[in-house]
Amino acid sequence: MTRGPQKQFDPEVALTKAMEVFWAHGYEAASLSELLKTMGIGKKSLYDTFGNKQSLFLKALEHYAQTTIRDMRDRLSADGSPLGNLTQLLLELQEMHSQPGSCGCMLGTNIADFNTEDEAVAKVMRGYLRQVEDLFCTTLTRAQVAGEVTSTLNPRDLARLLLCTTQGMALLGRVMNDDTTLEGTVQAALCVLKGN
Amino acid sequence: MTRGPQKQFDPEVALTKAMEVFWAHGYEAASLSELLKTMGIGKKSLYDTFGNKQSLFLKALEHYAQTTIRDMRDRLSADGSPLGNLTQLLLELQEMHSQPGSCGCMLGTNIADFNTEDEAVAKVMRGYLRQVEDLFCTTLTRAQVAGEVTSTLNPRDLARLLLCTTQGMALLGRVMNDDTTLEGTVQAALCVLKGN
DNA sequence: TTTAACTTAGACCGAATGGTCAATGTTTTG
DNA sequence: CAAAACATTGACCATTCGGTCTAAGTTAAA
Repeated sequence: MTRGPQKQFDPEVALTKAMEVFWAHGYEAASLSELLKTMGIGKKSLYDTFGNKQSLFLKALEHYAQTTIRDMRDRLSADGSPLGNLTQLLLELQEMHSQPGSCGCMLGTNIADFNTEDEAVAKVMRGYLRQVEDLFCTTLTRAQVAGEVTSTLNPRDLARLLLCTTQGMALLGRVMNDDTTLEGTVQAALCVLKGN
Repeated sequence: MTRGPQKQFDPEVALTKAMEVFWAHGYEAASLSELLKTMGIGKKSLYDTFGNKQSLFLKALEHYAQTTIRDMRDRLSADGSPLGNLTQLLLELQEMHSQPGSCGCMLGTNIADFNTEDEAVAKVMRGYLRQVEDLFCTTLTRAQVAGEVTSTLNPRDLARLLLCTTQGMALLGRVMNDDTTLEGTVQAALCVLKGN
């Protein structure tokens, strides 16, 4: 067993709290002081446990992406109609991002916040986005096989359209607090998939 | 005539420069020092001419929105096929945002950057987004009248889908430097409009 | 030419930033 | 018990932030 006193906080809980701060404010605007206050730990503990601010952010982002993508995968691969699952997911995203005070997708928000030239961070984000795209693609393919989605459309391209659309929804939800914008978007997207 | 020496800089030029900085880095990350350096003026001149940082940002955003929206309106209302105009616009957006180093849409980037709770700024952004949505809507309606776009789809909802999609493209273009993502998105969107 | 209105450069400000470190305390091993 | 390994606190650091203001210079009207 390791010597010395045990940590007085749960690193996972603290990381989740950090995630919430980065999610709400973005990397730059998330100040150390607010992170510390929300995480409920001291500065030294943060640096010892998570490294510097950027390293903390990347860990928080990883936590977010893994959680979110796993949840999406679970929903989309659930029993029953693939299109039904996809529809339900889109409707839930719509409702979530329409809520006043919603702060969008942590990934998207920070894509805008981070310096475009920071290749290391960009690469990580790209990876997560690709995972979502792949998720959409496999689901769409299954839906086409089941005859629920028009087969005239390329599933890969359609998945990319969905990726852009969902990221756009998350972004616009930050300022569009009337429900109609996102509602219309999802309705149109669903019509498209069903091919009418 | 006013007394005293003339300004040694052109406020419009300086504002354009400021716009570029806010566009590339977002509000928070655009530091006063970089703004001054890029605008080529002194600190006092900036504050006397444009007020504080937020006021400068709002002026720069207005400049961006007016320029961009006027350009879009010109393209979309040009002679010839509405769908053709729309297609060309989407293709140009795709190419623009696919370019390495592209920093997306100044509006979208700063939607992510600004505090969600700042209602004053949110309201301004909402106004610009609505203008774009309306632009898409009227164009789609004209395209439907001309029989170029399926009339089974609600033009208002479709416009909202396009708004989300284009914002998503601008956002993803910041990190997705392979062309395929945006290319697929546009291809799918065009298929959708043509109804096949 | 005097004077009032103007611009400019840059010193200066307090506050906050991300980050470090020494001092102290705590727990387990030898 | 002694000592090594750990955690925690908060003082401290240089830097940068947005913003103000003084001093000097410039121009046009009176």
